Amino acid sequence: MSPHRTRRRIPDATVSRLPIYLQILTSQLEAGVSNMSSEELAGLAGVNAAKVRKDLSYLGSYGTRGVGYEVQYLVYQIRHELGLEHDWHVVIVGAGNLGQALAGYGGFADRGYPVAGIVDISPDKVDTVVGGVRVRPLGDLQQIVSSKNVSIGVIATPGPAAQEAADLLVRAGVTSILNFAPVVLTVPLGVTVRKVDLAVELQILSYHEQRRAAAASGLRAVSGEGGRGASA
Amino acid sequence: MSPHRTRRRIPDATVSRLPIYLQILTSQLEAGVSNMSSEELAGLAGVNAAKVRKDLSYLGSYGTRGVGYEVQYLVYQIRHELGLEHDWHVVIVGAGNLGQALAGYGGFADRGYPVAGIVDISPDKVDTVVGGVRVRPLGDLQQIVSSKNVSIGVIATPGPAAQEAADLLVRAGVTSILNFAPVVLTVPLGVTVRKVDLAVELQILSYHEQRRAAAASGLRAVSGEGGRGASA
DNA sequence: CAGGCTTTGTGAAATCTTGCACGAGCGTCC
DNA sequence: GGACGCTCGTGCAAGATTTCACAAAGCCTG
Repeated sequence: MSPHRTRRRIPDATVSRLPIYLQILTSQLEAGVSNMSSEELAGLAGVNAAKVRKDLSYLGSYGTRGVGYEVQYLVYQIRHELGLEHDWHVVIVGAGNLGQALAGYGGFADRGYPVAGIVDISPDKVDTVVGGVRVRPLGDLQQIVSSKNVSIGVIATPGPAAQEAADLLVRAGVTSILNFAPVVLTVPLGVTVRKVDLAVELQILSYHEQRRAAAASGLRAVSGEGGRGASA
Repeated sequence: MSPHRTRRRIPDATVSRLPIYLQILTSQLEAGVSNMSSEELAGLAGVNAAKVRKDLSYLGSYGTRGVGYEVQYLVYQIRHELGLEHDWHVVIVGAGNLGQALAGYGGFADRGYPVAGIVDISPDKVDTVVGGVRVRPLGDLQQIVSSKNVSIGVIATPGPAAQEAADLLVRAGVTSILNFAPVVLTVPLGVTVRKVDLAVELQILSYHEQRRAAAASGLRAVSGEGGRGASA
């Protein structure tokens, strides 16, 4: 049995906040902060302090009453929980504008997600080099996944090609997919998909803008904010 | 008074799904489909049919019992509700790897968000051209925002510069921000911020991977999936 | 070592979201 | 024109998430 067996199931909402806490804690650690209260952490994360405490309590009781949390230890615990103790290689499908940016974007490798490979269907793209990685033909996908033990795939193809890309990734053995294409993917049970769609994000913003505009013209403004704005 | 006054307040969860429905409906429309039931739409969106109906009911009663929804009209209504009847110019702050990719990524303008300008603090970047747009100095921000009536700003700076970028955007009059930097922004009330953080997405995926691995080694697998996988 | 101050951890209430179940409306076919 | 079949719209219950509120616990001071 592994040392810390995954405890109770952590709620999805909490899982999606842990990376935020981790990022804040890490930067505070670098700034020399060794201890933080739930209140401080909450302030920086833009959430309620009780929520922070409850979230952290799912990891176990790692705080000290009257004092707060030891930043370093908390970082360790969150990293452990998120499975960040080792790197996760990712493979990118699609070497267009977006794929190239992702491969070239240092943020991937820096944060523990080195690019194991990038593949593209077009012969024009194959063998060009982006972000220090050579683009390889689609057929190499299986081999990349197997040899580097890749479990995360990133889809950066145009929409129409995305489902096919997903099928290939799944067949190659990938069990988590980050999808940038503006389509909803169908995958077998047991495969996790997360979708990032820039247009969706912008549309949500314009909804709020539109609403503000409507409110300004006659209707009294509803001051409570739907988005995630933190007050100054 | 505008023709269709914004009705009741639409729940956040629904707002975040409307763009998905819109995308599906649009593509179905192009494929020649003129009518859809909530069941069909739900299937393509990977959600429950009742949820689709409830979501759509916030827009008003635009379905026909026994028949379904007229795709074209629904597209119109959703676009209206999201404020997509006119383009929203966006301004990008930061012309690094990510900023360039965003500017070059056709997906912006295509979907109704033309890039009004891109600014960068570094003189090296200024006057280079990315995605058909010339990079301009930070000082031009105010003028870009005013002249094109921009209300959405995109932050594509490194983390440490993001808060400053946000302050500048707010001061220039922007009221919605899409933040790609891995930091939590502090903005005045009334400004909406959405954050897109690739590392966060990947970390959520690795949490699931890590959990799968833990489950595989001894514990019986919990087959219910935390992510957003749709069954095949 | 007792008292006071601080901050955690967590029940319980409040709120938001989802899913079910079913009445009501619409079109179609005798 | 009535019966039938389909699908919407929605009240309501179940579930998830957030927030409150407070007892338990640790540290510090005198």
